[in-house]
Amino acid sequence: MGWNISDSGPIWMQLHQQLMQRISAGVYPKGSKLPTVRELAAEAGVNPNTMQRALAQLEADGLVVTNRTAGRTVTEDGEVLARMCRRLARDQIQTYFDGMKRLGFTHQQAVEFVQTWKEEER
Amino acid sequence: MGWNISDSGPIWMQLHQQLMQRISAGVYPKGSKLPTVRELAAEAGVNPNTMQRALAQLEADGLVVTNRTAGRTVTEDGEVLARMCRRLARDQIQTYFDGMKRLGFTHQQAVEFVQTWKEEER
DNA sequence: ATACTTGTATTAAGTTAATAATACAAGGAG
DNA sequence: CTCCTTGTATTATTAACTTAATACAAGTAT
Repeated sequence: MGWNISDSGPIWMQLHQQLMQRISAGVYPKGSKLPTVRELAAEAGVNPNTMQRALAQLEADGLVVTNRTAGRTVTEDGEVLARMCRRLARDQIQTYFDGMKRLGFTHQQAVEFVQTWKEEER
Repeated sequence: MGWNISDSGPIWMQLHQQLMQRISAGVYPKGSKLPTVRELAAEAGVNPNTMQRALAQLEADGLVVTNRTAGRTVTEDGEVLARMCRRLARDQIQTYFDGMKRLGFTHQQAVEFVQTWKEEER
């Protein structure tokens, strides 16, 4: 899964979000070393400053730790990781229900749509 | 349901999206008259120019028709309305599944989360 | 010790979006 | 006809974000 940058909002926030998703999905496992700022920036096609900002936020969240010259690693704190993971999932679900409600659908209808959804249907 | 403006992306796009949601939800029914640009702008707390841009897009979509001096009305074309409504719902569902997949969940898990979700759980 | 890697900070410039303040166009109401 | 409402267009200014180009700080390896 590559980087997905759109013009919807500050790029550093999108990067921050996608970094969390990668950690949640196990792309960067607990305790593992992250690529360097410059590598990540090149990979995502953004300025190092922008990636840095995203990483600084990740650190503020307590999700990664910075070892001055040895790069960054994902936290060893499983509880913090689990909490983030739950929060992201909860946000997805809540966003879905809110969105459907805005379109005039009931909670029940929203559930049914998901149940009957065929993958790869476009 | 009030206006929900965030710093995530161009405001006029957010307004455009939310206007579609309102039409879908029946806040502005088929053939009904919309508030004036200036009213909508005041209501949403944005500049009239910004609201105008959102409405111009709505018209380009064929969802509203403009009567030069008599304001704007929602289209009478039920087919166009239904198509938009379906598209918005499809986008919601697709976005949900994509998001959960990014977090490392399977399709099946995503379905189960929705089924067991309790409303008002925060 | 010296060079290299890595994170961090700074400053300037360029781009885009939003706002503000008007002005114009066109139809309806009195 | 004249005024009012409504949509539309223009121009300038402001603010935010991103990029660019460096420079610095602090460990590690040779």
